[in-house]
Amino acid sequence: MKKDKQQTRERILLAAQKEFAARGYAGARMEAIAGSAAINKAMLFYYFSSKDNLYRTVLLGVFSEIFGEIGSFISQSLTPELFLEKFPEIYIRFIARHPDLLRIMVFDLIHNPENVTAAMAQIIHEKMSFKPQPLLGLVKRWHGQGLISEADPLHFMMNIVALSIFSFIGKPMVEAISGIQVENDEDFYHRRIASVVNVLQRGMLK
Amino acid sequence: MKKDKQQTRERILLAAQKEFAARGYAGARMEAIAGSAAINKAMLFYYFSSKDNLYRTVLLGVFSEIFGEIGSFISQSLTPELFLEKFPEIYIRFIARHPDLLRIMVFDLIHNPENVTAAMAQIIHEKMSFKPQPLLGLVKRWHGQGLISEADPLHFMMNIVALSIFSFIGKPMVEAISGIQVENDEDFYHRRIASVVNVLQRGMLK
DNA sequence: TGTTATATTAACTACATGGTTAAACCAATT
DNA sequence: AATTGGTTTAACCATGTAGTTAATATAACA
Repeated sequence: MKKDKQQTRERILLAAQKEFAARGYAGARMEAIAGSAAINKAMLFYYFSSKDNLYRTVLLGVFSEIFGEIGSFISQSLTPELFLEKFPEIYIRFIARHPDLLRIMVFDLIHNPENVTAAMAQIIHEKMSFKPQPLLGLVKRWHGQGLISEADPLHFMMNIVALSIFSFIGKPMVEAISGIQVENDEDFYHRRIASVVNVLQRGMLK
Repeated sequence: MKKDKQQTRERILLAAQKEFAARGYAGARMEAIAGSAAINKAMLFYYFSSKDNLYRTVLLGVFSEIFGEIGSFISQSLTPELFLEKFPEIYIRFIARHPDLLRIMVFDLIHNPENVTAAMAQIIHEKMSFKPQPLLGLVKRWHGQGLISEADPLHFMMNIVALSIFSFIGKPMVEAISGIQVENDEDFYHRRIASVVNVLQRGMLK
């Protein structure tokens, strides 16, 4: 019974995640979420009192997943070479598996940055999974040791994340501009990772 | 009179652009657009028969502006050094001046890529401002001459655009992660451009 | 000045949507 | 068996919203 409840909650959250990712907050329909989770609409409000609250819960889950994955990777001892080689791969492959997460995150990044700030702050505060400060410190040390060319750890990280994330945002754009449809996704991501790692290593390693 | 009509149209389009950028398609309210353009709501439907059509018109304008700027830059004779130095600057400064355009474009890139494809195709077809094929050819030639390391012109362009665009999408994220609020926008963009150009030139020039 | 075509508006409609409610259902406890 | 507590549902409500309409103002022109 308690298991059932937890299960229903999970089913709702998964359905909500899909709906919010596909249509954005305003475009998402509570009835659609209910239908997709195979429950009565009233149940949504029983479990999560409002659309807004449901969304916030989903958002928190998204950040938790993304930063969980990154956090566990960072905790290893790393050289800059290894970092620039593995980070894009992990990030790109993770997003390829969970494109909904990126959609939700980017949507909020653009339309409600304060949401992102709040959710991020909460994650960093509550969960142990990902602490930005040690990472920024590590990058600073690398520069101090003359291993990398970018002095500012923020720009260092931005360059990495930018190239990784854009593999997804930019795909339709690139297809439209070039007129070439990407045939095979696996192939595309493979070549994208190679290009990103190459640019980053040549561009930022000393 | 005819001038008035054109003026009203422009006012509507500007108001619509702001509203769509701020709230996305589903979140945008026709009444809000009317209010912001200081006209009666019915006028929106008089000028642009439906929300959908108004949106498409806005989208077309967005692409036209963005690619107009880029097109006129590309038409000059260019070396890869110059290209990698100037493109990010032009792009980043343009978006800094018109953040609404990026918001609309990215929103659609994520939620309705087919919209983007269609609008892009129309722009490329109708307007002379920007032709992707010559640019892609130019990049290929650069690689043939051994001037750049990235063989695939699509990935070459993706790397540039990714780093430029992310200056905007990523700003709130970076602020949230680092806990540091960007003090001065001009300062931030200046350093961002420097970092992007540095990575691109070191990373992709031979 | 009267006529006509175009612009503009207030009021309205039809419908979708977030949220509520009251009653029913079900499992466990007494 | 009766009671109790949490869970589920169908039906409902209030409001917001894209889109319409019918009437009115305005400029242009004959």
